[in-house]
Amino acid sequence: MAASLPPDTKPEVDAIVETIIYLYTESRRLTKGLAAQFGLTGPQLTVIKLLEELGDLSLSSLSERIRAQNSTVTGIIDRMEREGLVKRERSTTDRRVVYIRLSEKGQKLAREIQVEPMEIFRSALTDLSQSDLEHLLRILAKLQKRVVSHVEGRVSEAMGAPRVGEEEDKP
Amino acid sequence: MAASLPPDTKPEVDAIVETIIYLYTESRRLTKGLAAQFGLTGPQLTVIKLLEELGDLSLSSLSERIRAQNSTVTGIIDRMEREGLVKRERSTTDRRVVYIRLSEKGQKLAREIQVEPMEIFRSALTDLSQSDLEHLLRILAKLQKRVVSHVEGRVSEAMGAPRVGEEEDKP
DNA sequence: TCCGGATATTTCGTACACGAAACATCCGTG
DNA sequence: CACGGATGTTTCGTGTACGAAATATCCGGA
Repeated sequence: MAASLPPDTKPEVDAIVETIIYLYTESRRLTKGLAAQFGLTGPQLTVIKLLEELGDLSLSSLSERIRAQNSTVTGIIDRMEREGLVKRERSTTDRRVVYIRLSEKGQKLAREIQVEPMEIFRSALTDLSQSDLEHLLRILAKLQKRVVSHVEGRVSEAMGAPRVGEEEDKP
Repeated sequence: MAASLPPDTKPEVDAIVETIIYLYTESRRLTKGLAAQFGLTGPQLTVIKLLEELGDLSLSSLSERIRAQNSTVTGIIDRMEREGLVKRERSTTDRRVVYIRLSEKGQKLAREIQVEPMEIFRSALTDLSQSDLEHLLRILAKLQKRVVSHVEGRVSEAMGAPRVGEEEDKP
């Protein structure tokens, strides 16, 4: 069972967790609001800008990009297709894969919306000093590494296949 | 309309956004996995630990705590009540409010689960050096302040009530 | 006291979001 | 060629998540 972590948490830790949650949820909220001005939802805006930038994508690569399950993206594309924003095109070389392509309407909308998803987040970040940026990235990377190794530990444990030599991150 | 941000984004910015998204989604995923071991969902686990810590809460204060809309929490509580984890109790002093109370079963479960939500996140954070912690918090706070003022600007703009002296964030 | 605005909760409709199972297709090996 | 495992997509069931409207109750004046 997961070790019980005594609640002697440093105040900074709570504040940091709070802040990260705030930043993340606020970015999503803002993207959503922006999208709504064009009759879109948040994920739909993300998909449109992604397709505009990268061209046609298979459903799986789309799900990878937006970090969602295939089944989730199927639904998003269903609704976008219903609205005439995208079209599904079966690949001729591999008839399992489906390419998602912007329709005329979708392309027009994409050009109209001059904003990246997570834009506010990004623009706030670019205002930081270079040294702050680098410092922030360094610390976050350290944090991520810790979480990743924690996760991998859990996974292998759950699978009964303890892997060795997986790079421990000792400070 | 939102200013069009040219895509000359610094590489650090992308990496930071990526990392924060990773940390947030991973924490949620882990909470969810942990909850599943006890037949709960992520939000349900959060609610149970919250009620254990704070005692009975009205539905609104519960929604504030977990940063969700009342209508969302209504659904969560509906399902938890169906499972016999919590009970609804109408307040006698103000008959509009409903208090949510852990049942016997809910209390037992809460004691059984020795982990805070977002625990992995927190434990990774507590491993950072104190100076890293402080630095991280300082930078994130700066970031949050920028986003907050941006949001407030948007809101007043949308409401046709342009407020002045609200700190414009021009680079 | 009576009423209109404020506050607390629920209902309703829509859109994610996920995992498991179904389904179709591909591909390597015998 | 056949077939069994791998891969890509969809279907299905459940659980958030939100905003707008409905409902119930409270409260401060006229």
